[in-house]
Amino acid sequence: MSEPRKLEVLRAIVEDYVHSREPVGSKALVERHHLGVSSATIRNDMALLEEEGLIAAPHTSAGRIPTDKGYRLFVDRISQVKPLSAAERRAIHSLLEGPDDVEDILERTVRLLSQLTNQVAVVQYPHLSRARVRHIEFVLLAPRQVLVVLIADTGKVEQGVVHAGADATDDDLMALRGRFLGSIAGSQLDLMPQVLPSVVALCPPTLRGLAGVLAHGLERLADRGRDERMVMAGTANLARSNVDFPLSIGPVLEALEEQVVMLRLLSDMAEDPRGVTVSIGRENPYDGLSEASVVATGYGPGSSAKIGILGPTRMDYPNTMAAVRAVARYLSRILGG
Amino acid sequence: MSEPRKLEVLRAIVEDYVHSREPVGSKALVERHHLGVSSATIRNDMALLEEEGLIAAPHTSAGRIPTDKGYRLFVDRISQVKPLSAAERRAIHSLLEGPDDVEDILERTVRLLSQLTNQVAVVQYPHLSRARVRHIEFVLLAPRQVLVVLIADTGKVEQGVVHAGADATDDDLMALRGRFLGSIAGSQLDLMPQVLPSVVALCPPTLRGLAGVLAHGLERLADRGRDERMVMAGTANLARSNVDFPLSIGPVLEALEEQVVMLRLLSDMAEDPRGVTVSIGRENPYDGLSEASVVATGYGPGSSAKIGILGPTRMDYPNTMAAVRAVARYLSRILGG
DNA sequence: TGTTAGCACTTGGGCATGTTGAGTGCTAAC
DNA sequence: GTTAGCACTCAACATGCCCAAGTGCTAACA
Repeated sequence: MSEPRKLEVLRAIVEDYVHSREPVGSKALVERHHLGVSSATIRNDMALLEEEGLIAAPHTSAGRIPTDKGYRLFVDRISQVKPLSAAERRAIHSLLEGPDDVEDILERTVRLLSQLTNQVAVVQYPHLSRARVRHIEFVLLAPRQVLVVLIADTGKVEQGVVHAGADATDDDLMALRGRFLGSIAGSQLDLMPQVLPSVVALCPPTLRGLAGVLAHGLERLADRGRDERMVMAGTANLARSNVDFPLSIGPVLEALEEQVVMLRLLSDMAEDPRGVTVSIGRENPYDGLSEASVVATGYGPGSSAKIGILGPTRMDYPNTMAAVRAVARYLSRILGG
Repeated sequence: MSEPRKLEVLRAIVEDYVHSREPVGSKALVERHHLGVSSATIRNDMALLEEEGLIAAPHTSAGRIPTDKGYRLFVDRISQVKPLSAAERRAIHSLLEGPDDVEDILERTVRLLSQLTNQVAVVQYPHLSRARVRHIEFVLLAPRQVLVVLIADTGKVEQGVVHAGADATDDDLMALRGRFLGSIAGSQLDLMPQVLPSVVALCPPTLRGLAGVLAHGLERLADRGRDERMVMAGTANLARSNVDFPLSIGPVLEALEEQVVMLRLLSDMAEDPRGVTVSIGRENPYDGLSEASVVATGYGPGSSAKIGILGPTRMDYPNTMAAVRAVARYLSRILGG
């Protein structure tokens, strides 16, 4: 019994199953792959693999399909990330040309990734913590309602409405804008909680109430940039790849819609030394994704923000991982990683 | 042969079919509804209805299901918009409380509507054409890259990046900001194309190139507010309601993802005097939606922006129409319609 | 010890057949 | 115009059968 061959068999099973969507048997295996042994030997190997929980048989006399654990081993030890085809490489280059604002870039990126992988692609907005304050603006919408706008030097714009306790005037806002801007312009977003209180403290008593409200609004905006938003594309791919298992797509759509869930999921994925991290089936912390896998990686400054795809456990891991990695690298280059 | 009864039969068929998802036969019909006649009579009526193309039989000996035309007649002449239940009314009130910025409100609205109807809800951003310029900001991201921010008095913030032909400085931008703001502050967004060129013309020659670029960027932003964006929620409902027809959900997801398609669809829906407009099955201009219906209505200033839902042709039109109408009205009230 | 051939056994899927029941259309009577 | 009755149709379900694919095991083999 040779260990390398056993792994080779697992590899063959995974590849065939991913390709055909049908349980694969010992005979078909020796035909399609030129392992130099007979089907009986393969059967012995398969029995071993099953004992180890790497593959399973849906019923007595059917072929085997990989288990989550089997995919895991496949991803960790067997597969090697395939290089992208020239056409794919070209697609990445051409589609991400013409730099524009961050939103545009991310939107195009996520579309591209979903097309490359035929899966649902997801990208998290880059963190802003290291960004610096470029500009702020207070706009009076109603006597007690103020729009707070925060512009970072990365070009990101955050906005939100705060409610003043008492009527505010344009002059008040103008004055406060000057005070705030003088103190925080150029400082990092994640330092706001330290800096802002002192600004408020220095305000004349008549303005202090309003200043406090505005400071709180600014803090919220600075914090919002952390990881709260994401873009996705390719949900229609779910319907295509899961023609036979329409049941499972409901929960997946729910997970995607609950952005909080997805963001947690992405954030929680440890960084893998090999470049991309994979979470398979029941490894996912969210129940609805027990038949799905996530392939993700970091990008941008410090690889802090994540980009990845979501698809059925039965997916082409090597290609998918390659695509995710390539797109992430390219994205980092554009945004300045 | 009484005409009113025929309509009554159609109504019964539509209601039963929507409820049970199964073709409905003459016998079941007389049992569930107390039409004062026998099943044979109903059969005659049904034959007539079928001749007129209002209902159809999937095969010889099955019950009938409504055709698109049947639904259309049902919606136009038979159904009356049901009043919402007290619970629903309460949900609307409570969930939309706590006014915040427009984005927040729309996001909560669309979630609410999708929960109320169990369908996919879609809302178009309100037009900005009548909004006025509150503020503009130019931020230098790189020597030739400028972030242009446009803040309207409605609290809407639009941003975009433009590329200067030559290196720009902060001072240049500051100066130009002053010039632009002086001329356009307070003027309507849709007047920008008329106003901006004169500002550019008055600039000193050294700045004119940059001014032109910026003016173009501002125009683009002002125009973008028109109808380009939308929010949606409840895609998971598609999977739930269409358990048996998983085939059709693919194209629908595609349509939803192609926001352009949805926006066209919404924009093209004529305003109905009764408050909500319905587009049924093949009436939809987009092929992928041939088994879906759209129920939409306008909201906000001049009812110019649209809000609505998308679902299978087999849906509960009266309730859905009521929900859409109620939510739209409430939204108009909040945003000031 | 690992590999192989052979064989008995299991089982889901396909197919032909039979049965049932819901539903229709038609006709004749009311 | 309505109704009862009846012959007819046909999808859905059930039953039984066979086949092919696939397995596990054993005994022979290198």
